[in-house]
Amino acid sequence: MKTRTRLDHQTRQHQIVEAARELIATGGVDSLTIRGLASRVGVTEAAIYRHVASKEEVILLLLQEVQESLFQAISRATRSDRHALERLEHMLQLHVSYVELRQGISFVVIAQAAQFEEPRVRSAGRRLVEKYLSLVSEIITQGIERGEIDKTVSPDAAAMIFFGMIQSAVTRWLFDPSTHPLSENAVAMWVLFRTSLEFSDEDADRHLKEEGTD
Amino acid sequence: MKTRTRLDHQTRQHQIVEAARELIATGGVDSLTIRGLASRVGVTEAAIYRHVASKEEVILLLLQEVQESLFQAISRATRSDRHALERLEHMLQLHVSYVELRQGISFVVIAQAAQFEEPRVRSAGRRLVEKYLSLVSEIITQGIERGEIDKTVSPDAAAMIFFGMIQSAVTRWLFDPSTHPLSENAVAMWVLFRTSLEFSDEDADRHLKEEGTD
DNA sequence: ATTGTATGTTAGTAATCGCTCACATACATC
DNA sequence: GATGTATGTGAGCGATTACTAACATACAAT
Repeated sequence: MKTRTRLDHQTRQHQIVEAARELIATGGVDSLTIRGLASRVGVTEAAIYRHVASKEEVILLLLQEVQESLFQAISRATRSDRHALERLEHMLQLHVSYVELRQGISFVVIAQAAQFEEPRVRSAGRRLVEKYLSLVSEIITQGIERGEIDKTVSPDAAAMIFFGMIQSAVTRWLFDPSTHPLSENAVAMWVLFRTSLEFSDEDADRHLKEEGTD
Repeated sequence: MKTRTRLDHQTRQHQIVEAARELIATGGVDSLTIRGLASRVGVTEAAIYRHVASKEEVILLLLQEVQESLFQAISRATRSDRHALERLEHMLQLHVSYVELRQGISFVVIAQAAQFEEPRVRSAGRRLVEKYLSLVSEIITQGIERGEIDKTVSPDAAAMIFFGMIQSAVTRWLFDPSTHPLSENAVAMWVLFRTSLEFSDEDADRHLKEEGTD
């Protein structure tokens, strides 16, 4: 069956990308080599090239996989119709869980893509970051429209702070996971940051009353 | 003169570290090679090893140099006795200028050190991050003591958000410097973040009155 | 003048890198 | 059974890596 062989090809390719992820997670980007991939998949180096054109393609596929899996992981938080602040908090939790599960691969891959000269790798990394920022920014914009977030908040700036919170937490966590638990640090930052999104007290009172009359 | 030759040695070593910085700045960490260093300094590869024991030492020296120059750059903001929020804002500006001047080398080097397995490189990177966070945290703690910052703020969490703001801005800037100017994004984030450090309105009023009576 | 040290060179090492080629094998289709 | 395609192997390519040994030279101290 052609379909089966085609599927096998995709499976092998997925195995390779998975192996790439594991290699980077355990030994950093420098340990991503064709030899290492072959050894992990259980074939020879030449066989790797049956499913992948070059090492660059492996990196591009990995970036794509990271993007898909990350947005898959946080999608539960975004598509709810709850309060914007709850959605953001949920999103942060899901993102933190994702980072722990995947051992910070997203951070490492993005940092690496940023210093690549190859334009396709660069723009793949750029698109990943921009897409993430747009998602957060959109939630905040919606929150403002619904009167759940202070309207003086710049959605773009808030999204960048949100993204930066994760970068900051992951950086520390990568250096010393035991003393810098991801979720605890993330929660502590969120508790602080959300105060800059909320209404000041008088506005909040006014908003509560408005809600009550609706 | 022994002193002169010793000085020359240090000068050469400094040239090498400078060359390492430039290599990474233009081509990413992968373009940091002994060949590249030799070519940039204007000597042969073997001569590099007269002033440096290994490539690892180059990285360690670079980390050290980044730490020294960064703290040198932001020191003007820290040792002033102005309002804590002003000091933080000034520090952010100085840090941003530093990143622009050094082409984001600190971000790249830290991200790279985080995925090294070599313990000395790892801990050098870790110490750099922790020292920076302590500095910010201390300013905030002082600000709380002086009644300039809301006492419910967690200094550690605030420091991490501060650090994350820079990481976030630099990440975007590395991908596309023209469309994501560092200082503009940093200022936009700061305007938002500082609201979570400030007193709520009533407290601020109360504090102002207290200040007046002092 | 001699000696020692710092600093450079040329030439090379073994290891690893990404990648390719000629060839084998399994298997679906005809 | 013949054919074509997908997928594998072994061997090896040229390039690059970090690093070293043997040797040269400049120069300060004695």
